[in-house]
Amino acid sequence: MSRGKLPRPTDAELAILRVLWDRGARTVREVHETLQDGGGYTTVLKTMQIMTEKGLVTRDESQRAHVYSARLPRESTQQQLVTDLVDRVFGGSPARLALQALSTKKTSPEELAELRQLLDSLEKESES
Amino acid sequence: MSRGKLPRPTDAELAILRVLWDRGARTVREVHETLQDGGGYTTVLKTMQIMTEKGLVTRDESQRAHVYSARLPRESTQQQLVTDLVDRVFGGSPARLALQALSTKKTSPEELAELRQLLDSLEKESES
DNA sequence: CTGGAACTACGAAAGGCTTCGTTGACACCT
DNA sequence: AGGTGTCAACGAAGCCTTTCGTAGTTCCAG
Repeated sequence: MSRGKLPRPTDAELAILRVLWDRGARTVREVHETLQDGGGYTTVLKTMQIMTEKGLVTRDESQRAHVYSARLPRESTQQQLVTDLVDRVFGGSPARLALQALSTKKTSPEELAELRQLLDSLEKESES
Repeated sequence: MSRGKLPRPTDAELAILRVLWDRGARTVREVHETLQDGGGYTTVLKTMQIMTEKGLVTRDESQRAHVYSARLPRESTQQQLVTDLVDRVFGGSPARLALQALSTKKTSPEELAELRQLLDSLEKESES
């Protein structure tokens, strides 16, 4: 069951994954304390147990307080969710999603530059 | 209940909305026939009734076969979902999402040009 | 008028998510 | 040894989503 594709994380699961990504491996108590709105301790615990079953996280049980880690790096999950959204709502066109995303809020000059760079390399590719 | 923010559509609801956006106002039967994998007729009907309660769609009951329309245009819902994803997984940065989206699949030269144009106008704005 | 087709409405079942109370284990302190 | 605090495990409840069977209505053809 550790093989195969991981399910799309739910909202509560995503909140926990964010903590794990931001701070690295953590115990339930630490995650619970970081999440101000994550519900009670046992709620977080239960969710993390389910996430373990699903393979979304792994845990080290060698200590009394089990230490959990995200199984996939943040980028993989972002990729999964983006692909998902593109397929479900943007007719399979990542560019449409990108356009929609950018036309919303303001973006820093640094990010704009980064995007331009990516755009350049993509255009270069398509020329080849 | 028609006021206030609409809930994020579920996957099944999104499939139905796509039909309504693509083809315009439709009866349950028409939606059901368009969706090859949408389950039985009553499944689609039930879902659309729930969507009506939620305000995701409106219906015209003047005919025997009620005619349903998406309440919000496609773009609004795309916007909602993009904002949602940006907040939940991209730390509030639309540009990060855009980068992730573009680095995945290939994008047509036309779309690249469109993106470049948007980028230009965004940079012009930030200069002002 | 009667039967069947096309509909809507209703309700229930199954599964998933979220929440939490309770229990039991373990460790530490006194 | 007894008490306290920390922890995992379990189970159940409540809610939502998805699915579908059934019942009732309306319309039309014969």
